[in-house]
Amino acid sequence: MKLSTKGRYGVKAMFDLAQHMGEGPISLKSIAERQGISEHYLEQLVSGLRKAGLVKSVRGAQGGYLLGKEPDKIKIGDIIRVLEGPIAPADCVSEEDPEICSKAEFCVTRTIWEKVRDSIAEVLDSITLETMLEDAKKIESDRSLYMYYI
Amino acid sequence: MKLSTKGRYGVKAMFDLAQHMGEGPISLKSIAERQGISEHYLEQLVSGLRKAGLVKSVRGAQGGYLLGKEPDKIKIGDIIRVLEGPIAPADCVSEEDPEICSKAEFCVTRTIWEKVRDSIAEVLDSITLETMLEDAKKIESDRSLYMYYI
DNA sequence: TTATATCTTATTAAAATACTCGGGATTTGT
DNA sequence: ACAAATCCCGAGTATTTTAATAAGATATAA
Repeated sequence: MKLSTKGRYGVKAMFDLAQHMGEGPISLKSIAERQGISEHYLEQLVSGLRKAGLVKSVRGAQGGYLLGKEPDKIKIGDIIRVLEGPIAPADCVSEEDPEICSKAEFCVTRTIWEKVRDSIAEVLDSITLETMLEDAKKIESDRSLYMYYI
Repeated sequence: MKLSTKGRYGVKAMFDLAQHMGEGPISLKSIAERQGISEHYLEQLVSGLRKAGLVKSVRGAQGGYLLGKEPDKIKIGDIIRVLEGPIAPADCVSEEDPEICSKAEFCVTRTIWEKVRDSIAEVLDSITLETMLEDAKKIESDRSLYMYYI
């Protein structure tokens, strides 16, 4: 029940791009540095995100990446699905072509994994990069308020 | 975001025990056969469940396993935690001694993994073996009703 | 005492994970 | 034209995890 670094790094990188919107293309190098991720490894992840249209690339010097859509159109679930595959606590309840099991009709454990799957999907699809930007703003203002009182 | 066979087999085995309550000790061999699991492998899993008090063992011939508590006292979350460890989509939000990260205070992605963790825990802790037995009964009666109409 | 079980530890094959490396293609600034 | 920056792509690899398998010790009912 753990996300791999793919999903976690991917969300971090996408959020980084969201935070630097309007500054032109952002290089992987700068993202990797800020987020503490291997640049080469990040390259592989971003390649998938680009093919899925979640980011756009600009090649050449001063090139980099931009969000492929508005932040409120990019759900965390979209990012996770690209990088980790369909949400599926068990293969028999995968969001995409679940593995058919002959006992599926009367399998009680299966209904549990369905509930887990749906609850994960609901959380991940309820949060967008926009939501995260708002959260970050709130945390920032809470912090400065706190500093003020010291 | 996938459960390993440990968690899945474990839940199946525990449910099997629940379904055979009152029949005395149930051997691993019979559980393994019914559920299509390697007996030796199941042995390892059940060993953990026993240490956690979720099952009781009876050694010797005609021995086997019994539920360690009433089915309504055994949550699926308990089984999963024993076999797969604390629920933790990321190490920094593990239910048990989360890995401290210096950026935790203002980390926005962290709050996402917290929400995912809580939503998974909520589902798994809302289902008990008793719930599953009721579900199974319902599925069975639905099936026979359906058969009746053919 | 024998057959049936649980218990325990060690080993292992295969897969997944998390990188690393090397080189090619494209664009910008000099 | 050229160098530097950057994306792009495929292959290789070390480590860890998964899912068993194996072998033998211990306990008990019949």
